[in-house]
Amino acid sequence: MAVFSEPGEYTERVLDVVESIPPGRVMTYGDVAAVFGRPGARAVGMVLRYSGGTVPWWRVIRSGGHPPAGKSAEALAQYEREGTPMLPCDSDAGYRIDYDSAAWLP
DNA sequence: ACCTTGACCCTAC
DNA sequence: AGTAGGGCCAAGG
Repeated sequence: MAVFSEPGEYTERVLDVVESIPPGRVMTYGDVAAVFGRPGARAVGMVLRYSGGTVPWWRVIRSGGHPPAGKSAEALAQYEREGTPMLPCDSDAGYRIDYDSAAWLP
């Protein structure tokens, strides 16, 4: 189990990007990783899981505008609090983020 | 150096 | 639209 104790350079890069995301904006794991030129969407998710209490992880979502796995309810509360553009009136997944307007590229 | 795990992504059925 | 499989990277043990 990859349980972190000492973050590496990769972790610092991810945290820097996530913290730089303004309120009301969201980025996909792949885009965040692409910012520092280190593909690895999975690795990005691990970093957020590690520092998920020190960075706005809810502003980082999966491709297509789907919220993080297992944290969809927690993220939903943040989106409404931050005023993140999203599409209500959804039925299957409960809600969907309006990535078309909330997408933020640094 | 090798194998396992993880809040992913893409393509195919 | 939902499910299944493979591939991507990083860090732990």
